[in-house]
Amino acid sequence: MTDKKEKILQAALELFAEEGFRPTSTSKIAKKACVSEGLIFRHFGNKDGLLEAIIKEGEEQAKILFADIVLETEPKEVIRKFFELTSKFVNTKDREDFWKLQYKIKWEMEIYGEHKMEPLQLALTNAFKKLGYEKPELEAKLLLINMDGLATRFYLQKNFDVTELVEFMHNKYEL
Amino acid sequence: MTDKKEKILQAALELFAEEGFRPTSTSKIAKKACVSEGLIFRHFGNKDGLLEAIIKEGEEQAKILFADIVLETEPKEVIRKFFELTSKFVNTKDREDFWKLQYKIKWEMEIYGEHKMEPLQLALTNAFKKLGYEKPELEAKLLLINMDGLATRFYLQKNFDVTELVEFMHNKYEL
DNA sequence: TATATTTGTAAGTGATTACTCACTGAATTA
DNA sequence: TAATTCAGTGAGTAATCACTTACAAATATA
Repeated sequence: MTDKKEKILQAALELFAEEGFRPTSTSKIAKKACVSEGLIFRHFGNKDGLLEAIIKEGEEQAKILFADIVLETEPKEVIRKFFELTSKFVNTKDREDFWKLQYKIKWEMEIYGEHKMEPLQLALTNAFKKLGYEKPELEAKLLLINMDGLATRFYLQKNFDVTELVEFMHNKYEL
Repeated sequence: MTDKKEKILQAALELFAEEGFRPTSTSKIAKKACVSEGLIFRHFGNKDGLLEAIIKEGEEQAKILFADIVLETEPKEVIRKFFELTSKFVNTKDREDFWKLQYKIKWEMEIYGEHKMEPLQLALTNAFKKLGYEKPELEAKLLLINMDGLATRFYLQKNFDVTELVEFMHNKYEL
């Protein structure tokens, strides 16, 4: 991975997250990355290839984030860690851009990519089962849906307080 | 409102909801509506004007949908009607397109338009207060966030069963 | 009926789009 | 050292973008 290739990825991530995929032109990316426009196509073939590369890179990060939850065996800890993750959308500008991009892409391309969330959902289902909940699978689904809702607000509504609501949600489960 | 003007609005609504605002070209809209491209600009000034007109028209519909909930005084009925509304996203192709467009636009333009939901949130807060909930405002916020999450799934995930989850959520409130 | 306004069109406009191509200069390999 | 690959550029390409303009037909008004 050369220096300029990395700069392209970084610039594209930021621009895609800000303005969306299709509205971001390759010339703008090149300008931001301080490279010639042609280099983008040399490295990634076409604009779609660039997007793919970004998503692939970010998925590695996601797997690492999820691993901590999925490998946890104590059910209450699984749920606690899930809420911890939810409020960690925010952590670094880089990660924030990536997750924002994920949702932007979802709405722009209309694909949900549910398989990515499957291990997380299974871990939650299992945790709720262990805790004796009546409908553990639906409980897990509901939590993931909550996360989608929180993300919607966090990224789109100014001055939205995530922590307040995550805490409130967390307290609803007597742990 | 002439016949052709209405056809433009209808075609634009469908295309914007399908492909998003910026990616939908005015020429494509004209083709779908079977009018000349120039007519779009005659009636709506520019592309933004067309979007505004669509949103304005849809907001009238939304107000009517919300009114039934906001005017309800029985707290349990308020919550029941809210869940009823949530599962009614789906009703007609027209309405579905409009709500889908709302979310698409939100993500594309990055504005949440929270004021539109304010009367709904107030009605829910009031209902939870009457029912003796400890934190009625947060309860109301959570419900609205749930709705955002449900919408995300409903519009983006194939074969997603809304009713199942709405029912499950509804049952969590002992009404 | 004569005039003015509205509704509509076809053929443009310059700017921007994703992408290509011919070409360097540097590094790697034989 | 000679040949080949790799990273990078800058000036192109046709197509498409939102939008304009000049003009005709229909409609409303006097």
